[in-house]
Amino acid sequence: MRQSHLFTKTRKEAPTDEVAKNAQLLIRGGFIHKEMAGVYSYLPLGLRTLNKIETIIREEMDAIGGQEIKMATLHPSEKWKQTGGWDNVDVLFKLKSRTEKEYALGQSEEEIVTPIAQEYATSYKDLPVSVYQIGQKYRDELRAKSGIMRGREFGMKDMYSFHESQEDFDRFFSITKEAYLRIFRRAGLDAKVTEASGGSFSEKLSYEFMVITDAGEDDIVYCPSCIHCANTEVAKAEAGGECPKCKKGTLAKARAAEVGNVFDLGVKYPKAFSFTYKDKDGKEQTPIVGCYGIGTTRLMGTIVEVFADEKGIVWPESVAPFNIHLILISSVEGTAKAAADALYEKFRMAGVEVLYDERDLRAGEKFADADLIGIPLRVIVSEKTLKEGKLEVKNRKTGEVQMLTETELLKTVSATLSV
RNA sequence: CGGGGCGUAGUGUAACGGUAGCAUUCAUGCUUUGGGAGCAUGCGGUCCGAGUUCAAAUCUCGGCGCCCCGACCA
Repeated sequence: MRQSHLFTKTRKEAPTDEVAKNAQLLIRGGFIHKEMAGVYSYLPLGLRTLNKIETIIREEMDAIGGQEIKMATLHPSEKWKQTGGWDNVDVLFKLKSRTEKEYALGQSEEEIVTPIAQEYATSYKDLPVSVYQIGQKYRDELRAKSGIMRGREFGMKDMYSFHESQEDFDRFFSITKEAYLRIFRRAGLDAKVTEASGGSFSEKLSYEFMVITDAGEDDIVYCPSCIHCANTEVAKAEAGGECPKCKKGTLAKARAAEVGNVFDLGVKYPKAFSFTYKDKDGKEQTPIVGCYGIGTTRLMGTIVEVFADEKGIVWPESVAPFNIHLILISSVEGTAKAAADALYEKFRMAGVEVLYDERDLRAGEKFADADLIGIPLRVIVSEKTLKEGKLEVKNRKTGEVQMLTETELLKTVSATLSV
């Protein structure tokens, strides 16, 4: 992508109505646009990053047998009334049509997925089964806050699984937990797992996945030596004590963001919809249901919060909108431009995602933009580098600068990409 | 939803009740070219509605919107 064609531009200052670091940087970098409190549009750079996050999630969900679907987000009120959610879920957006018919906007999809599963999972032979989707969710938050960390419309991956027995559910539950940890690791984050209550709708087991950041909304007690942590709302052990899991670390306290959660929903939803399947003996049985969520846009905000420095965003390679930011430092003679154009084509041929800054701007402005946008590797082509016969390659995260030949650079890049 | 703060150009900021100014962005031209350049010219604004007043960005009331703390948070 040539930067002169990029739909967005950067800006020096963030709007004063944004205090959250993630929203300030993402708006300044042109990743997102604020529509209203708690609602953001995703622009080319932001969407590229969000897509990468979704791809990681999709790969890991597929790997454990999840099947992707896309459910309606406009829901008939009847289904919510059938589970009691219409009156009890206070974040549910409710709306009315011209003909006074009532609808809900999806804030979670148990009410939709359960009747669908009921149609197809009619026999024990159809179980276990798990389906997931990635899409928009709507919650009527009394107060949206923290930029894209807690919005009224946001992106979420939600998966639902159906099982014959508690044992089978437990097996899948722990497989999913491991997949979740892989997802967060691949996204560059060090996530911890907490055991927490099931919330308002389930007394059964649940886990929350926490990433330490001041931008979070939860307080946790965690162990530096393992992934154990506990929400202070329910923590039995206190900070300063020994870790009850690994017995090695001394528990510490921190602010954290909940980037994912998994719940044992039991039989609540199948019961509400009279969903049964036939077991081996032809008897009707009620399946056990689990649900598994990851806030995709919140994850993106968390990554910004965790890695950003005073100059701007620092994306981990795996979720960066581009692999390389190629920067041409313009010159009077113009030979650098030809070299940079050629390099840009070479990268494209090699399948490397490049943002090519060929704009006719001064070096300082281009560098500042590059720092703000946060692409992992910066490659500079100028008369100066051409004279040396090398390219200047700067690492956004470490600031380290290397002078490489074109061949060396392509090798470095393909090595990074294959990870 | 309770409490607090704030609404002036795309963005950031000034203006005692009396000519809405500055910076930046944007447009045009010239000069510049390795860390957000310089000069010149130009476009662009008081959230909405009432009220007080000779006169309202400024004071009063109402509405709407935004932010923060709390509560809430599948």
